[in-house]
Amino acid sequence: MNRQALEDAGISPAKARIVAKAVDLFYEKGFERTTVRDIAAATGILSGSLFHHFKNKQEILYTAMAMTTRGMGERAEAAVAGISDPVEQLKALIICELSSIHREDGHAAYVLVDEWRSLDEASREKVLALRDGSYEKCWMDALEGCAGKGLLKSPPKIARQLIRGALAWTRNWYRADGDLTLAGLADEVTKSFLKN
Amino acid sequence: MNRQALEDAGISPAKARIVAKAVDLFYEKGFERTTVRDIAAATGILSGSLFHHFKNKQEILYTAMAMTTRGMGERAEAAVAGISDPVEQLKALIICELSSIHREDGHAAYVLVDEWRSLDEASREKVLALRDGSYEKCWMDALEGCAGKGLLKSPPKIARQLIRGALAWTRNWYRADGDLTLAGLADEVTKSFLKN
DNA sequence: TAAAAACAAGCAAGCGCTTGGTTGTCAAAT
DNA sequence: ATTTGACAACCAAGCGCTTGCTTGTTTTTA
Repeated sequence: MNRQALEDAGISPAKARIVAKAVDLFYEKGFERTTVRDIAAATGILSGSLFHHFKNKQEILYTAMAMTTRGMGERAEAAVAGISDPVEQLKALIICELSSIHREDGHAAYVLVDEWRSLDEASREKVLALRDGSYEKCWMDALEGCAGKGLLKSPPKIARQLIRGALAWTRNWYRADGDLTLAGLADEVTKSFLKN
Repeated sequence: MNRQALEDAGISPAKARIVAKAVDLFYEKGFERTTVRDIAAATGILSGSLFHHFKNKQEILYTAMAMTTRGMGERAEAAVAGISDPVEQLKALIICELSSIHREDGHAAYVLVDEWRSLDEASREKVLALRDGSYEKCWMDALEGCAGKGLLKSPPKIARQLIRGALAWTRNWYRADGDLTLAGLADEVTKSFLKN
């Protein structure tokens, strides 16, 4: 989790520190197995002090997810900015999504896909709305652009889900320090879903 | 979860009933959020009685995963039996995996991919070994067969992971009662990863 | 009639969270 | 220049509840 990005969003440094540590723990153990005492200890305070910053444990998760979503949306928009060819846009978005998952502080992206059940309905919808408004819009624009040129193998919506699944799963097997580079992996994915 | 399959594996009917109910709960709420009291209530007994059948809560999860893995391995082997063309084997395996996820009692397949963190190291390795010995072997044989004929876009290991991700994620968006049939979905996946 | 299955009751530990008070900081008031 | 007061951050202690699990007994099954 990028601490600077949190502070930019108007979140206090203290909150940012807590969320950053919490995300690491959620990544390792999952939300339920992570106790408020764990989070507090990782931050260097006592557990009760957490509730001065967040009204409950779930709000920590929500804050992490909302900020991550915002960050990914911004990076996606930046990635396609200035690119008009939809195929190139798609490639950029694939690399962007892979980067989000595999960058050093990429634990947040994983938490985002794996801890939905721990969020209450209302928060879930807020995060989803945030995502659909920016991040997913970039993807659908690019995919529909490809489809319009007859270059996409599957309908855009199906392609998006298949790609999303393939990319999300990379967290369970891909290691950036191995033989396959991130760009190489992105190529494998790209050529799978585009006609060639 | 298929109750009959459990009993066939030498597990008592009582145990089988408990595991079947537990899997449904794990699917809905996750392992951690499911209490032993929940499981007991769903089975129609009191919570303490569970521990007559299982030594602890985690053993319920392990039993579910081991049995599911065994069942999927058997179905995969049956699916490719008598098929010699690796491309047809691959198609059969894709349909097989999709069926495991989306059949009415397919909650177990989901639990299998999503609750690893709740299993201790030793149990995890046992289940993985079970999986690699039958289910994954079918997949790798088929994929290497395709690669040998030059029909596969990516190296077999990479292809397997990309396909696994794409298929596992279908649980989050694909609904069997919609426009897209399961066979249709399988086609979309197949044509993505094979040259054509 | 003996083994298996379930009950009834509850323990110890851990959980999220609350409370009341202490500290450090900094701007306004003296 | 010093005092004051307001505030955020945190500590110390622990409450009320839930958790997985145990124990001793009773019922059911074969």
